[in-house]
Amino acid sequence: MRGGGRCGRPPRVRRTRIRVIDYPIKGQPVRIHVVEAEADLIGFRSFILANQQLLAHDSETTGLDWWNARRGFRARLWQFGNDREAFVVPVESGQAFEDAVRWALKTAHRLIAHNGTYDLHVAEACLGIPMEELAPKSWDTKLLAHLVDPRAVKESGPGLKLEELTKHYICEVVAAEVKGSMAAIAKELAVKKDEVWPLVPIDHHGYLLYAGMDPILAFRLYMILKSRVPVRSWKRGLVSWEHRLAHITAKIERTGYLLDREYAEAKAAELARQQVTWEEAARREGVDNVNANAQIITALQGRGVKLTKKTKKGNICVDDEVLSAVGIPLTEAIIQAKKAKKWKATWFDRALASQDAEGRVRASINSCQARTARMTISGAIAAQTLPAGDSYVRHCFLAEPGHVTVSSDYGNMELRVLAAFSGDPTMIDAFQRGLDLHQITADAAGVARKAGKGTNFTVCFGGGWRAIVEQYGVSEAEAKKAVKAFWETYPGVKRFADRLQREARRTGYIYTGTGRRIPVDRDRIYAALNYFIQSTSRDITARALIELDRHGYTEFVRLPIHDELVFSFPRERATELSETTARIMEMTVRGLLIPVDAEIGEQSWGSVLDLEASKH
DNA sequence: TAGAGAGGCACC
DNA sequence: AAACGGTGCCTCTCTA
Repeated sequence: MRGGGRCGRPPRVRRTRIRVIDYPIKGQPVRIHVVEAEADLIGFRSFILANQQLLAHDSETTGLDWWNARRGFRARLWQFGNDREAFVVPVESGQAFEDAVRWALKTAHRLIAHNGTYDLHVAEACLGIPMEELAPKSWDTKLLAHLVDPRAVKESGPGLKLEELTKHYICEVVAAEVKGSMAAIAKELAVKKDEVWPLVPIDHHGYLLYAGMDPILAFRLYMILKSRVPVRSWKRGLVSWEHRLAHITAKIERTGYLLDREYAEAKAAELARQQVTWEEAARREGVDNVNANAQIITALQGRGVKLTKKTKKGNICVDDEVLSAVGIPLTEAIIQAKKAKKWKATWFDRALASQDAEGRVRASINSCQARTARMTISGAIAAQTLPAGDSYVRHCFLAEPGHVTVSSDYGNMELRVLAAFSGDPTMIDAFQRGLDLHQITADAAGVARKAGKGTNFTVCFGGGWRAIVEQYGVSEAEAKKAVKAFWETYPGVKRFADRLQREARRTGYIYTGTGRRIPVDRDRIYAALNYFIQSTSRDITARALIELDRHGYTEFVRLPIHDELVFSFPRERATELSETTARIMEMTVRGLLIPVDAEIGEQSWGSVLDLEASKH
């Protein structure tokens, strides 16, 4: 017993020095200060004050489900740093640490974080700091990285994750070691990597190193990336625009979407029954596992079925098309069993598993993800891939009691963007007079409307006659005629596509109207036109979100899905609000309107489709 | 046992 | 001259 502390007070541990972890980046040492006792906060506060102009930060949490703050989710560490020094604060260890972090976040004039919207969710859920307070002063290195180069690692780009960017822009060794440190801890604790976050001891060296390096790396990335963001992106205001958008989609995430649990459970059970029935049928026909292609191939070849279609890698293909064509009880059983299993797992089980205490589920909205900056929506609601044809899945999602779902989508967005930016008079005229563009293309080629429609879309995708044959089931001759006619009928589009390809070939990039630079691969120059169309369309939807936010309508937005926004409006104001918001969403591009049509449904998202279907 | 690759399928 | 663009998720299989 030291200090004679037997007088009702805990023994005083006198610390003269804060714990530090030194680590080299390319031979240059950086220092991580580990706050363990309240006395260590003195040094922390001095550091924050000395660096308040610009501070990088990050949080370590028990998981990724920030919406479950009342169900066990919590922040464990919060880290702040500059390019060579960081402080790690154990927020889970007591009020004093939490208060210090709250003060630091409020005191900083500028905050840098990688994928910072996540930390804003955590700051709000765990520290009670409204997202709106921190968002305006936050820089996100993920957004900057996207503006510099949006390509994923598998596309030979730098990637967008902190570890990938560290490897590409800072140091390969550091990236590997920092990433490896958490994997090593998982191994040490004998748990899966995803399970390590709530379990790792708060004073674990590897954990503290991992945590402390994050703000240092984010700070360095910020310094590197901001000078590499294209001048045009700065000039057009794209950088701050993307940050505003990210905060709006974070607000949409925060709102979440009400899940009809009863319905979802009923459908999951229904699909489970179907799955069992069809799997049994497949088993009777000799296939134990309907997802094992090797088994399917053996079974079919054993029955003398010739399988000729090949996969991309040259293996035997047994996809839906092949199985349907075979058309025997076995293939029918496989198709149905696979479908029931996949639908149950992907849509219903996933949504049910992530419902929170208020009955809501949250999509994870990545506001700026694809090469073209298209958003991606993943997690509990894979909104972009919900079956479009029927309302089976969409009935899961409900407007609030007393509200109705409204779906507002842009009409012919991509083709109108093409018409407007190419300036092609025939195409613009067709849209302005409400003519049938698909029929115009078809008539010019002397082919069926289906071939004309297929050609219009496929050309936007950078495709040729083969793709039209594949996807629209028209003859080779018709497809070839239609493609030829397309370029002759819309010479403005031809000039526009050629100009983009020249730019791409010369510089490796194209620029869009918002000042975004998109890399185009040398061996896929033809993709330039599609990149322009897709990215510009994305920016029009993004602009709509920003304008709606400016007018105070974000609280009604449930999801953005490419060319569509889903709203929940109070029933008695639905007509008025859907009209107002549709007019805000609409945009006139170079004299051509991109129109918006609002469909008012009942309470569920699915009801919008049902009402629409009953009209026709 | 995790991760990666591949196949397949849901969409705009 | 022609060239199908962009995603996420589930499952199986092989490898380290």
